[in-house]
Amino acid sequence: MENEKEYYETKASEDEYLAWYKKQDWKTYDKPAMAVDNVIFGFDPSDNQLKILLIERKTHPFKGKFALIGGFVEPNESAKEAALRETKEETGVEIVEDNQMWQIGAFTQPDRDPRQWIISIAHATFLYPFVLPLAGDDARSARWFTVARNSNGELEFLHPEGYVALDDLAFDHKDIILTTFKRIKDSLDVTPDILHVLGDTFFSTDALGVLKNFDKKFVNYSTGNFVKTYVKNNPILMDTGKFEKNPKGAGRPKKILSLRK
Amino acid sequence: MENEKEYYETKASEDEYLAWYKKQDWKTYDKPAMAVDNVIFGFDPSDNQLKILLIERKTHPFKGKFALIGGFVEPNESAKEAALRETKEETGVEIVEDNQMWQIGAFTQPDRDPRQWIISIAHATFLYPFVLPLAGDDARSARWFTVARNSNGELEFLHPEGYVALDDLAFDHKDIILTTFKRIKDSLDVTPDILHVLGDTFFSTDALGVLKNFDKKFVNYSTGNFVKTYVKNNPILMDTGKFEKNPKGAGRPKKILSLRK
DNA sequence: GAAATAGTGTCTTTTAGACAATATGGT
DNA sequence: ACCATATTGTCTAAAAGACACTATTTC
Repeated sequence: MENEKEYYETKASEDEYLAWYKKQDWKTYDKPAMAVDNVIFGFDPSDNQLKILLIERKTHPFKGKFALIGGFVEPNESAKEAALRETKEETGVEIVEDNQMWQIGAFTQPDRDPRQWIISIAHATFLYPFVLPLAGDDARSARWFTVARNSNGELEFLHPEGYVALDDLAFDHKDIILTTFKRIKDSLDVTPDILHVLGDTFFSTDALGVLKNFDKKFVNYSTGNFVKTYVKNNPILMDTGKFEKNPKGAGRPKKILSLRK
Repeated sequence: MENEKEYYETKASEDEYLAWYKKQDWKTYDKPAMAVDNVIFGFDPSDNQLKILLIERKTHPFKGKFALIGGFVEPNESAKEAALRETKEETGVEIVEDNQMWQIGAFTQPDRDPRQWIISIAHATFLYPFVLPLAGDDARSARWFTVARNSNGELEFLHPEGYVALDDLAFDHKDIILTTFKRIKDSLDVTPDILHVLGDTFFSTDALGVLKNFDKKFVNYSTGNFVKTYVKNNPILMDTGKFEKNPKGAGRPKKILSLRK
């Protein structure tokens, strides 16, 4: 039988090998379940704030904690397809541009889910347009939280009735979110795809406001220098040359920027 | 029975819930096998060239093609632990510093392996010290290839007897390698961990030589300006202030740099 | 017309990068 | 002595950032 294996692996054609392979009764190794988790960002035009979508868990495990949008990957589906599907299910929005969703990485600590071996492929989604999440069942209803930082500079997520700290998150979602924020921060000068939450065109001030959530170097920028330095040098940002009067009321008309396709 | 589920999910303690969960006979979904693939970089002091470790496949599938170092993730093991284990098996080197190995991401196209559903968590390893790969079996013997680019700027991997092009790679390893190079390139100004292939301390000229493989902006640097601009601004690079005479023979002594811990 | 907002202009300081000069060791 | 190699120094042009000024809109 060793001869048979060697024959198919080395002498037969690849098609013959594959036909033979699939007939064999291989010892099955333990396998993990594969899930996706999705850090979905949005920009709320009603208060000009960057938001993140979380659900409060009503059941064990991690009852009462907050979690990212997630779900299992189905066979014949890539992780990104699963994340796109879950995003559509939760928000109704179909993500069209490739760079509106990044894969952040695989989170594979064997004990990350207390129930069983489940790995998660984390994604970040820069949602547009901004929509209210679709109503889910009792155990699962998503809400938008404002991205903010406490006095120690730690991330927290605000809601009219309170706030969610990183330690209020289920599973390893603190880890996923921190990794996501670091990844976005580190690529801000190369690919600030987070700005997709603003849509195709947007105001310079809103762009600066979004970026401030990821790197404090933007806190120091005056709006004028922001456009002169960051926008001018950024490979995917563009000044359209157009203006729109401030929809919020007073003020000089704002510059309209866009992302290069 | 629905009442029982609801009871344990919402009213029982988390420990009670988990004990109950593990007794249940859940419908088992299809699960993928989880593998790791590892883009292992090294720096050969005998020719001062950046190298990558590849194996030539002697069996189907992808017989005759070249592949990355890979293997399956075992239960109770994270993907990174599996990648560290495979690296040790293949080279004998135990990677000690956390940032000498990056996770690049999960490659999850369902048909990426023609045999069965196997996802791969790709890693990049910046190996040091440089060692010859350990002898494997017939089907698996790894060799170092010099990282180079052809006249079109496309990556290729050289060996005294020939070269390997990206299209000579098995599975989706072309994809993995391209993603790895892009990731290294994009983070060169923030975390040039690729320089770990040079060890704890190294010459400025070797650093520049390694970086040239990832971004052509380094081709234009004179060695003088390289230290004055790149090294000075880089958050993890340091000028030790020491010098060593050129071990290759002629020339003014070289500056010794190091990576900040 | 005062307050709010944000774009524009100007000036100063810093930085990048080109290039020349210098230091070191080999042949 | 001369060549190869790499650092150091210098100069110039460009860029960053501070800050004052101006334009637009609301109240």
